[in-house]
Parts: sequence; structure tokens; C-alpha cells
Amino acid sequence: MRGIARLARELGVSTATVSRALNGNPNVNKATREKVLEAAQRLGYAANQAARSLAQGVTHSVGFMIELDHESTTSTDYFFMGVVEGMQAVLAAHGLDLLVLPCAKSQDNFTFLQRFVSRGAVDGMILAETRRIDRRIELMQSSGIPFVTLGRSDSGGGYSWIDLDFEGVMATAVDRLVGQGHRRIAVTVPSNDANYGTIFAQAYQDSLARHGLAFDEELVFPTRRREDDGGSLVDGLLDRPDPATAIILFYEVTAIGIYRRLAERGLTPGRDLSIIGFRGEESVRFLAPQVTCFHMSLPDLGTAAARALLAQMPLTAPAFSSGVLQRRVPLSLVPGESDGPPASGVR
Amino acid sequence: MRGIARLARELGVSTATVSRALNGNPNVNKATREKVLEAAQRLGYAANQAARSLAQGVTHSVGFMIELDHESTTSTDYFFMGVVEGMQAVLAAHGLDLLVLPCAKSQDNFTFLQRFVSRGAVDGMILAETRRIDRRIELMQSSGIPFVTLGRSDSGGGYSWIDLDFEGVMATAVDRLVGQGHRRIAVTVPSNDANYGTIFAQAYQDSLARHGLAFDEELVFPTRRREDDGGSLVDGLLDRPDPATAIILFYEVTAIGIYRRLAERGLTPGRDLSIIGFRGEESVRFLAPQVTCFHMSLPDLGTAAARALLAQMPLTAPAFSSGVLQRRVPLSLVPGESDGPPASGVR
DNA sequence: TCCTCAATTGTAAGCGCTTACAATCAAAGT
DNA sequence: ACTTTGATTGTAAGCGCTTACAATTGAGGA
Repeated sequence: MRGIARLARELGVSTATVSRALNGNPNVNKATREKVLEAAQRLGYAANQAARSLAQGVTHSVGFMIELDHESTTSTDYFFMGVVEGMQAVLAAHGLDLLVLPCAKSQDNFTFLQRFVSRGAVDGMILAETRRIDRRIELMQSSGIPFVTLGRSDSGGGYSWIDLDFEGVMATAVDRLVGQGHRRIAVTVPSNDANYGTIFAQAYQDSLARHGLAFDEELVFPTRRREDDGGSLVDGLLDRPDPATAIILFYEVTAIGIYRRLAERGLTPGRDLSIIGFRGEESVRFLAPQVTCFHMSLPDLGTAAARALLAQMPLTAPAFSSGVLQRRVPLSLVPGESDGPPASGVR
Repeated sequence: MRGIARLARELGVSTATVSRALNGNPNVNKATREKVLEAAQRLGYAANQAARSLAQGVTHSVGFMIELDHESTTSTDYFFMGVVEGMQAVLAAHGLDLLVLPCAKSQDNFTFLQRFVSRGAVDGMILAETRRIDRRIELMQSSGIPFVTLGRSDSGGGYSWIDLDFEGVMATAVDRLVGQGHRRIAVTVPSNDANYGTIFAQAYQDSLARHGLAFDEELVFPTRRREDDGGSLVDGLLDRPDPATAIILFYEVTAIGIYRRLAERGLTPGRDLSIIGFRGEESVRFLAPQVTCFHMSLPDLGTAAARALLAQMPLTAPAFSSGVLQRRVPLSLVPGESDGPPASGVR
């Protein structure tokens, strides 16, 4: 005999009483409860999770599905760890376990998610790297399991998401550059199919429009998260009749290639070409002159996601707030020396 | 009625037959099996995980416990993600789910682990960031659940671990430097309590001894994973009667601070001070001259860990190989220009 | 003294799935 | 024609826990 039954026999009470004592049910004599808890402690007892889930119909755990993809932002340990830290803290405070579920890039992410969801392995789900069109969202909606996405998508109806405030960042960056006198502002966008690329590009267009600046498709450069892409970029920017004087980078690492090529051409970042990075990354912290970029609290992002999820979970949702929550987490500008007024005689 | 019972009724067979069909039990008529599979597919059925685990006494999932610590090695660029990639692939190929379990730094990691283990939430466990003395190992051993650690420890008896080949790296680095003519070789070691610090330091001593070089405690510098620590280091190295001419870095980022300070002193890396980094990190890839360092395949590390675990799991263990597996994953030298013969007139 | 009621505990029916064992049936053997 | 045998399916007993409901007990009230 094992598990709760063993405890029950040991103490001469029924399994029901043990269960109640262990679960904080008020209908247990105080003395009995203590006896049970003591014995549980002594025997190193912990309720079997499968049995518990089966009986309760609830797992007390939420999944965080991530995709293993070198190219993606969320796949850097730093980003991931930071976000998870925030999530974990909030969830743990509500008695929920966070299970990070890594999906291989080669694997179909829809099927992957479906498995966990339809098997009832989690009570809630957080999805990362949302695509512009993402079937996972409809899947989650039809499953009825609470979920939140880290990133917006065009799929599905109203659902909860947390995203970076790309619009705010872009507006701030463009405002700053325009204020410095720039008129030809280029931008890099991610070359993958994550939705943030589209959003970033759109925000760029909108910001230009707000200043009455013309949108030139040739100033939009799809780049990968590799520093090398910075080199050719510089040539593309400058070797044209109407060169750009500033650039906003989605991936900050691109700055490394840019700096290098600028140096080769005898040019100086911040003077001959103004550069603003999106999210400050560690690899770039050491560049001189320091890249002007935006910072954010990664744990806060995780916290926000976890909270949005909790708001939908029957167990924890405060009755009043259970609903769709959509929020853009702001980033704050950290001025460096990589931007400034455009050199008059460009080139 | 739901679950398997629903399917059974729908098809006019017993739940036992459905279960057998779904699980690939050979004692099912081929036609029946197809009928069942078709219906399952059509109705989007997937077995409830809790029920399955309870009945089988097995979860088909393994945990990978990590600790959330921004400061540590692991929180850099792409360590965990790479490792997880390898693990996930191997485990998935054996029908096992990988659950990454993040433990907050503030949380007691022993208790954290104990919860998952004693509740029977996983069939196997992989532990990261092993300490020199690590109670988790005894915990796992007494639990009887198969486990592997990423990193060695002095705790427990014989158990499976996978670790980096610190000894090999150190030997190669020292050999190389000595070959170039260096006699005063310094080293940085991590200032935290993870076991790899001790191992690295020991390997350093051993390698020196092999060359008959004296060990000087003053040439061992505990450093954090911050580039800043490189600066003071340079002064400590050079401003002494008997300056060091080379240094081996545990954290490669330290090179950034070193380069900076060397430049301030008008000195050149590779000429005035030879530098060899341990594991090549993204943040340092861009330094010029390029840092001589070691590279490894992160996924291979994960793969090795997963395999070592599988060898202990009754379901998957090939009868012959179920046992303790201890392996040091080698790294390969990637020569840069940060090392070379010591300048004759040092300083 | 008998009854009511609240506090506490026990009984037993599941939760959804697996699996040992029994049952059925048709093909094959004698 | 009758038994044997293998293939296939059904029956039912759990897996360890929760929980509705019934049972017990003692205190307080009529």
C-alpha cells in the first residue's frame, strides 16, 4: 500500500480525512490535521500528481511554448531567462508550476502545441513568437484553455496578448532623428515571418508619415540577426544618389557590421551615419561609440504575460477582471553617441 | 461521456479495444485498429495525460531543471537554448517530452526539485549548474528516478554526468602558450560556487605542473561574468615585478575589459599580452584582434545528456548499456590573433 | 430526557485510462 | 464431427486521489 492510503493506515484514519487535511479543507479537526501533516512530513509524502490531476481535472501548471531557433530574438538565453524569471515568480505565487516546452524548429509547432493541449497537460498556455497568421491561436481558442501570446497576431478574435511597444519605440526613434535634422531615415526589419517584423515596418511608415516624410521602400532592409548583414547595408545606404543619414535597427547586433564598414570607409558612427538600435543587447554593449537604443525589463514582460493569463484562469481570476487583456510593454530610450545631427556635406 | 469511452460507444467496441488500438497493441484486428484511429483523428481525441500516467505509472516526460540567474554563465547568449535543442531532439525521438523547469534564484533548489520528483511528475531528470556539494544528487539517488547532471559534483556516489572537458581545454591552452614561450601564465576563474570553477582551477595547476612551471596563487583571478573585471585585471597582471605574459579566461567577455585597458596603456593584445578564452561567446566574436578560444557544439552537449539519461530509463534503455555514464565533451581550439610569443622586453 | 445541529469522519463512487484474465469464435487438426 | 488453437474482443479491477453524501458523536436546547 502506498500514497495516501499508507498514511491513512498509519494514522488510523480514512484516506478522505488525510486528503482533506493535506488540502487545507476546513472540515478537519485541528489536532487531526496536525497529526496528518506531521506524518506526511515524516514519511516524505507528496501527492501523486497524475492522480491528483485526474481527480481534480486540473494540473496546476501552465506551459510556455518556445521555439528553438537561433535566429529569433526570444531564443537568446538572455531574453528567455529574463522573461521566464518574471513568469515563474508570478505563477509560483499562485501555486502554479511553469513548464517551458521547447519545440524544435523542424517540428510543426501546431501539432506540438496540440499534443500538450488536447492531452490536458496544462491548465494554461503562453505562446512565444507569434506569427502574423498563426493557427495556434484558433487552436487555443477552440480548446477553451486560457492562453496568452507574447506578441500580436492577426489570427483569431479577441484574445490576450502582451507585446513590446514597437510603435512607441519607433515613434521615439524617428522623432529623435527628425529632431536632429534627419530626413532620410532607413530601417532594418527582421527577415523571418514573425509578426513583429510587420509591426515594426508599419510603425516606421506611420512615424515617417507623422512627420510628413516620404516612405521609400528602398530604405527598408530585411536583415537576419547576424552582425555581418551590417556591412553591405552601409553600402546600400550611402552609395546612392540620395543617401540615408540615419538608420534604425531591429537587431542591434547589425550595428557591429555597420561600425566595421563605416570604419573601413573612414566614416564615424553618429556623425556620418546616425544609428539607433531597438532593444539593447549584450553583444553590442561594448561598441564605441555606444549605440543609442532602448531598454526594457525582461522580467516585467514575463510578469505581464503571467498576469494576463491568471486573469483568465478560473482558479485564480479575481471575478472582476477575467477578460481579454492586451498590453504593449514600453521601452525606454538610452541615449548613446551613435546618433546626432547629420553631417552637412554628406559622404 | 467523454474520452475513450465516447470513442468506444461511437464505434460499438469496448474501451479496452480502443485503448489497445491507440497504443499499438498487436492484439487488435487490423480493420478495427483503423476504424479506431480514424475515429480518434476525426473527433480530435487525445488520451488524457493524467489518466494515462496514473494507469501506467509513467509520465513519458523528463524534466530539465535550470536556475534563473542573470549573472551566471548560462544566462549569456545561447547556452541553454543550444543545449535544450539537442536534448529535445533525442528525447522526442524516444517519445519523451522535455519539460524545462525554471527555479528562481531566490527559491531553494532542493525543495524545488523535490516537489517535482516526489510527486512523480517526471520519469527522469536532468540537472544543470551542479555545485561542488549538491544535495540534489543524493535526493535524486534516493528517489530512484533516473537522472543526469550537466556538470560534475563531489556529492553522491557514482552517477551519470556530462560535463565540458575543462581539463582538455586547459591542457591545450597551456601547451599552446608554453609552446609560444610563455612562462608566466595567469588564469581567471569564476567567482561563484559552481563546481566548474574548482575544476578549471585544478586543471590549470595540473597543466602548469606538467610543464614544470611554478604555481603562483597571485596569478589566479576570480572574476564575474562582466567585461569590466578585465580592466583591473590587466593592471594586476602587468604592474608587478614578475609580470604575466599570458592569461587564460574562464569568461571570454573579460577580454573586452582587457582589450580596453591594454589600449589605454598603448599595448596590443597578442603581442604584449596573450589571451586565450575558454568558450567562444557571441559578445566577443567581434573583438579585434579576434580572441583565440574554444568552440563546442551546444546541441551535442544536450544530446549527450539526453542519451546518458535514456540509458537509465527502463523503457528505452537498451539492456546492455543501462548504467552510469560519465563523459567530458571536448571543445576544439579556434585560433585567433590574441596570442603569440611573448614580447621580449615586456611592458 | 429527547431532539437538533454542527463538527468531524467515514464510505464509496468516480476521474479516464490500462491491462490481466476470461470469453468468444472461426480456422485448423485428427 | 469434435477438439485444439490462435486471433480478437470484452469484463472488470485497479492506478492514487478527491469529494458528495451518509454516518457518528457530543453539545446545547426544549
